[in-house]
Amino acid sequence: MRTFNEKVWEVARHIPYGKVTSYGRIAKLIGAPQAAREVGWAMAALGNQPHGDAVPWHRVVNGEGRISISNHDHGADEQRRLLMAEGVLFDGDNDLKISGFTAILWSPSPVEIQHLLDEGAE
DNA sequence: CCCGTGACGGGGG
DNA sequence: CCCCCCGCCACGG
Repeated sequence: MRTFNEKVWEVARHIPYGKVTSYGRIAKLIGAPQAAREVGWAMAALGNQPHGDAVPWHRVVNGEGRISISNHDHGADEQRRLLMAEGVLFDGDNDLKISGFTAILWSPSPVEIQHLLDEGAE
């Protein structure tokens, strides 16, 4: 629990099934409110991580509740598929905007986050 | 060292 | 709904 990326992954690892959050919200949770873009970079770097599959990257979307990953390699479709499998609904069949986004937002208590970052639970 | 590039976000038009 | 601009910051050329 030290580097920026490790903090991002540790927090993201705890997003509950069926819930979602945004890059910006994670940035704020780890005390780097201006680093939303870097959170996205951290998610992209998961592929090269040993236990990267333990992090539910698909539950992280942009602040408007819209999938913002590029779809040139069907990444967006994959994220949409994974979310729908958890009961997350979208505005339309071919839409990347989650319907009822604010209602399924993950809102961890500050205490919980503090604990995660301090203890570095694994 | 400068510069382009984003899985971002907020503000305006 | 769309588009643009700007601040942000790590990475790669």
